[in-house]
Amino acid sequence: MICFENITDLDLAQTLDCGQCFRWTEQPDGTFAGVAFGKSVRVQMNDSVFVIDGAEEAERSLWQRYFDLDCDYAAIRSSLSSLHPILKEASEYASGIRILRQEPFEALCTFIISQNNNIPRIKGIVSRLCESFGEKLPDGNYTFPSAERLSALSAGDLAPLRAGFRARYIIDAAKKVSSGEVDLSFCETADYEQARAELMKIVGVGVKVADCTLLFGMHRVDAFPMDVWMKRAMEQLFPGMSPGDFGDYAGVAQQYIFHFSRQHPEIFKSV
DNA sequence: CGCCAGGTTGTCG
DNA sequence: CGACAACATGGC
Repeated sequence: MICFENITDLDLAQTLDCGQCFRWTEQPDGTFAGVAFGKSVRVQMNDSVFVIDGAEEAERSLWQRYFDLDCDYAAIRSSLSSLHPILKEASEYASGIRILRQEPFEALCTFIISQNNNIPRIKGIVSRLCESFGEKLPDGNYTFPSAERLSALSAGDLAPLRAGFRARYIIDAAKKVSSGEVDLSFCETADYEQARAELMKIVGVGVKVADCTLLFGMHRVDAFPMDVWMKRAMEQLFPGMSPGDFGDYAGVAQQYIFHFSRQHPEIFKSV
């Protein structure tokens, strides 16, 4: 068990259920169970103490990084709030969200699956993907399968996942990542347009999936994924503004706005 | 039955 | 370039 004390700006329900990740599930006791880095853990907040059950002290820096605990989100919110009054409102509403540093290949695959899909079904497909092709851990949970493992499969092998037309996209991603044709490490450091183009070599990866992979899998917090919700939000709440107007932390702003919008759908009811 | 879901692709003008 | 249907699947 690992404890982090004096943690602020971390609401697990907001962070783990805001659509940035698909592998965490709330338990009956209010904790969240998930797997990352091949380790199965449970997390909870006790006042300002963040507890990771099932993790070992040697992994402290790993989880610190995963949950982005070194980042001063209050400062980011303060900066974003000055840009627009509605962004200030969204920031305060979603102030417990932190941008996770998920594993790049997992983020890539899960957001390929996300296209033209809804969150509950995305979670189901991802869960079946892990159960079918990941490694079983002692507690019965499964790791996310490696690109190498998936690259040996065909789209037909994924039929039990019920991923539909996305199956062949997953296989294409696995083949290109495992062969090195698509270099995920390069995407972490390359300039933005090059990183995007690298990911878009994969069939089924367009601008939005690439941006989600960069933001949630590589912590490129200047990325600003534009999905249907964000397009509506930009039109109705931030007319005249573009992603570039949100600065170096546009990705954090994006997630605040996304969560705020999803929780207030009545704002977008048609005239 | 039709529409939608954290889109992308191919096609047609 | 811009618009638009098709793509699998499941919930409502």
